[in-house]
Amino acid sequence: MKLKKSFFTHDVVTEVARSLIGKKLCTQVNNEYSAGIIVETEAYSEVERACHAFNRRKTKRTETLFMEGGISYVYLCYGIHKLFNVVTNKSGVAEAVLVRAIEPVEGLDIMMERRGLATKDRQLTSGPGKLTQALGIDMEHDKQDLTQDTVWLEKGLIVKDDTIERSARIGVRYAEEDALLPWRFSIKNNSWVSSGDNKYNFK
DNA sequence: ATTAAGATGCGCT
DNA sequence: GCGCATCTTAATA
Repeated sequence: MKLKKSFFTHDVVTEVARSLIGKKLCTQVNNEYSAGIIVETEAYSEVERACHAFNRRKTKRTETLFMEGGISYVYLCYGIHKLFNVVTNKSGVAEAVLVRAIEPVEGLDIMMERRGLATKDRQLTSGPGKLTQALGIDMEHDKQDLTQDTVWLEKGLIVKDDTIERSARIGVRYAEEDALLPWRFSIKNNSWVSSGDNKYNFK
């Protein structure tokens, strides 16, 4: 059962990031279905420096973030990787949740094919650039309505608070003091969570 | 017009 | 653990 619009328009982005843990992210691309359980997310908001739309900065790229919650924000990172975000809050407020890792549950074969891998280990989806490749998410999926049937979210599993870990976000050292915000959510001891390589976090 | 840097991943050591 | 690929975006001139 797909998540409704009201799930996404909630006005506290960290709460949506928490709620997305355990939800199922599904795609139907080129007639191939694949899906995974979200195990790691990060919240981003116009009020802090790690966000592309910090200080309400409006550009061609960030216009997606200012739209009403319930659509995707896909952008190219380091010229190579496509990162998938869920836009939240009402129109005019730039906030989103980055999906950093999933645990594959359906369409494992097509995921392996898209990733060019011969194994079903954590290499498949344990990182923000990996899961988009595995699910077939591309730039053309920017601004997509997540309540429709190309990229969408489903109910998934209940994940208790005491099994969720909060930590600083990955790769945002340029954000100065905002790099310290505990806006990263992940399932404790889940092997599909990204490596947690914090080398660029505090410096 | 030019340029610096980035919400990463991979391969090599 | 380290270096690099790769290219768009946005700031500066």
